[in-house]
Amino acid sequence: MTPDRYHHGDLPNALRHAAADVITEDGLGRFSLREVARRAGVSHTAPAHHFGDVRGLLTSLAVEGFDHLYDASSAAVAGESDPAERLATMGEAYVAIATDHPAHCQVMFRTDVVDPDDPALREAGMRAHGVLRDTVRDLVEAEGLHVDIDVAAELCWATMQGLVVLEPKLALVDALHGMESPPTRVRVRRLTRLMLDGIRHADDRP
Amino acid sequence: MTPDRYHHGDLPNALRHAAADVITEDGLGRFSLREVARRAGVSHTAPAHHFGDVRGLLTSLAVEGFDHLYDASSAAVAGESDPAERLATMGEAYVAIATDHPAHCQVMFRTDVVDPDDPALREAGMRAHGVLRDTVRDLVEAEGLHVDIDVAAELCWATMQGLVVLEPKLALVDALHGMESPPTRVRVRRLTRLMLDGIRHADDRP
DNA sequence: AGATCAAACTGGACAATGTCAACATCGCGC
DNA sequence: GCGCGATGTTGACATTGTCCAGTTTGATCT
Repeated sequence: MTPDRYHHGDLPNALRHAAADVITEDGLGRFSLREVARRAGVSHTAPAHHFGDVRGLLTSLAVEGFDHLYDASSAAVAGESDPAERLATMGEAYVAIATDHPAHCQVMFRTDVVDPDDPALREAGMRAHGVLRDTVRDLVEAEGLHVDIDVAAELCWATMQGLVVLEPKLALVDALHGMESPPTRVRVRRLTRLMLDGIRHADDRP
Repeated sequence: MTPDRYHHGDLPNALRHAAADVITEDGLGRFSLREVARRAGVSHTAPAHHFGDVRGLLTSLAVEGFDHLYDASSAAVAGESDPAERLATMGEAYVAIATDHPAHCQVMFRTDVVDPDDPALREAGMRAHGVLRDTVRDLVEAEGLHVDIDVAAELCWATMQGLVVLEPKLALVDALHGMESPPTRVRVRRLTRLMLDGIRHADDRP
């Protein structure tokens, strides 16, 4: 890519990309702004001109992550017509995002390394959440259920997010129980099924 | 507590305590080993003699967190006889732990700042998980359900963990929708109800 | 076209951090 | 008593994030 010019051309993107690589390889704990700059081939102060400080860069990365999530969710929904199946595919997409873009996902839900008041971040998050909410609403209306849409969406989101966070622990538990861990896709399917059963039977309680 | 002696007496605990304070106040992103040592009133290299490096200290904190979780879960279970109610109370305890000991919880599930192979950490984690698994098993047996116990436990754990992680985002979503956020306890109850419905109706599928 | 000027980037400085090595002090067992 | 390991300290070093003053670049205006 157009080597050693003084002006990089698209440094912000290059920096985000490098940052994601660093986080993926070394973890957020060992994250270093200078290392990012080094990988992008610029001086150690160049990032400041685009993102202010390290928090700015990570916030920008989080925004990109929510955009990815929005795109993946939308695509998943578009590919299915049955509302329940839509929800399941969205769940798979959610977890796929987490494994395909681990760095973004680590940042997206870490309020301490990000500026939670950033307007772009808020907006990107809301857009992504909107897809989930709409899908849940479609399901509830199509099947005539009597659940609060927001509560049901909360369940879906929390479960998938929990699955993402707990994956390593779950694998460990399986290992120590002498069982081999199923692929993540299977976990998603199993949990989605249970969740759906819960959402569907929420109205007929004792 | 017994001021300025050369030997502190119980420095490991003091360091863990200070570390938890630092994380709670400044977040894991701004965590500093030297600041911890400063608060404990010892030199900046004292922690190394007990924990090796910063990762060792945080790992120790994670172990303590899982012990707290085990204690709280056990207490919650002991106070209830109905299996379903046990599960609900455990959920509340789980989230309460997260709000009462935020620093511990941040560390417990961050594989990058902790040594995941630490035997003490593994064992503490398994002990805590055992309480959940037992409770779910009791429920399944008492009500004669046909769910895989591990899958059901996975759902419970993932949902509660997701709730903990997403709390800030959920509050934000509520705010931007013009609704006021319910207390966390209410969230826990709502989700537990839905989960329970799912677990109970898992067998009768189309 | 040539001058101008803000945006993009560099390099050096500074305080703060994690870890290492060498040294000091306590207290327990012989 | 007295040694010796566990516990703490001081000093050093490379690395980090951010500030500041300068350089280079390319677009805009006349």
